[in-house]
Amino acid sequence: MYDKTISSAVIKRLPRYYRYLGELLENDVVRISSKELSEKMNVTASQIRQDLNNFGGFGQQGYGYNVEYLYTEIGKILGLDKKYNVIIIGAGNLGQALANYTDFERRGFYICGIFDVNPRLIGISIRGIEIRLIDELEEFMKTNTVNIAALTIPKAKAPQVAADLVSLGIHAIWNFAPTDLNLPKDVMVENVHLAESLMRLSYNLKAAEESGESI
Amino acid sequence: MYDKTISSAVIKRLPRYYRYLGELLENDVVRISSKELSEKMNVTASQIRQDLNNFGGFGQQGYGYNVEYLYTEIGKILGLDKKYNVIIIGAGNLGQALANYTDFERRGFYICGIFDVNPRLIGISIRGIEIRLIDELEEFMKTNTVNIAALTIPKAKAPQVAADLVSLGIHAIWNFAPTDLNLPKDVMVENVHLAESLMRLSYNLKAAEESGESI
DNA sequence: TAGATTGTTAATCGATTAACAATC
DNA sequence: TAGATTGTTAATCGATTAACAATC
Repeated sequence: MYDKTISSAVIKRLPRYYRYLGELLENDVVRISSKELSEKMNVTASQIRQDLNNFGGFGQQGYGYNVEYLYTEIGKILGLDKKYNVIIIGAGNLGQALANYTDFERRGFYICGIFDVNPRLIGISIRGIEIRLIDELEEFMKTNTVNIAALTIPKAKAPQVAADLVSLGIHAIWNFAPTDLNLPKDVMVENVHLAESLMRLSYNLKAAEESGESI
Repeated sequence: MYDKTISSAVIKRLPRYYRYLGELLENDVVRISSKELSEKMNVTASQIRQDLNNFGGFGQQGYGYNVEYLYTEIGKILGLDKKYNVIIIGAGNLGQALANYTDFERRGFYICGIFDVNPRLIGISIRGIEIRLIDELEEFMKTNTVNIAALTIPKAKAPQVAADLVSLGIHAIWNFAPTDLNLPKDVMVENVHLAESLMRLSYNLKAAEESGESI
């Protein structure tokens, strides 16, 4: 099947469409036009139509979009019609917080393993999932299907652990370590760099204060 | 002082420059050219020079950039030469994980308060910071300087709590709740939408699998 | 000085917005 | 049918890359 590559600008917006449509669905809204949605979301109607038409024609002239249908279709585009087994590497505060976050399951992401180097954490269970020693990872990967690995370990260890995961067959890494991972191009990496996010906030806070002063 | 507005594309890249320069500094690298840096970071040298020149000329022809100087200057641009007092609203797993994350202090972000609605959490201390009942927030805000509020509460409560924070004088919100906050434009909001990040990963995983099949 | 590399202008590329014919 | 709204092409805008004169 031929897929023209979709720009990452479009991909970044898809989950937000999905969220708004989910809320409309909860509120029993049956149909919505690109114009109405654009007003709710603070984007242009043109952009919504352009974005959607990268994937097909989901609307109907004169009517708009059926909310439930569009929600389902965007879900499929995002791969949310599948189940994913997720392991968490690093059972520190953040790793445990992710493991405790039940909302991911609603979207099809199931935590099936948590690993750490610290022997003291071994045996502790989070929502029924026992923390295992990292040494058991290889054996675990052989006997379980794992689709995604969340990396919540210190920066210094991240590149090596990521490379190990790839050699064990992982193709998707959700990286919380504050470093870039250079992996083969068939391995997808999604970064969550909290420190960088906080720096953008402080930049904007500072910039807003300065522009406020000058006027 | 007149500041032309810097595009958000540039702002997004600044923390990454800062990170790479910090690493160079740790490795005692004294100078670097835009070309060398571009190779390390996988961006064009042109983009680096364009980005930096939004803020001033930090380099020297024929020499390149002094690593320590550029690191410091980007830090200033990002507002990292200041100290920020941060409160965390929501002492669940994620809120506690943020409170435990000591690395933020290194950049000047100090957690000074943690609040929750759950009375059972009251009195628990995280790194010496006691969790307080949300009812105490107003009084706390009157007697303390707070620059940033991290919002780690459920989606349903986020808009109201955010509005309350703004009325108490907060101008910067680090929003982890999976919802958009519509606040006055002098209030800066930086979103961290983990579920959306995970959806982008599953999109890319799926897209990579499909393109792999077709070839 | 000669070589290197910046700062900056110009060219290109891609993404967003506008417009409108198609059509439900 | 008439009105509404899509899907899609064309126009605009902004961001990225290339080129090069300035200069250390």
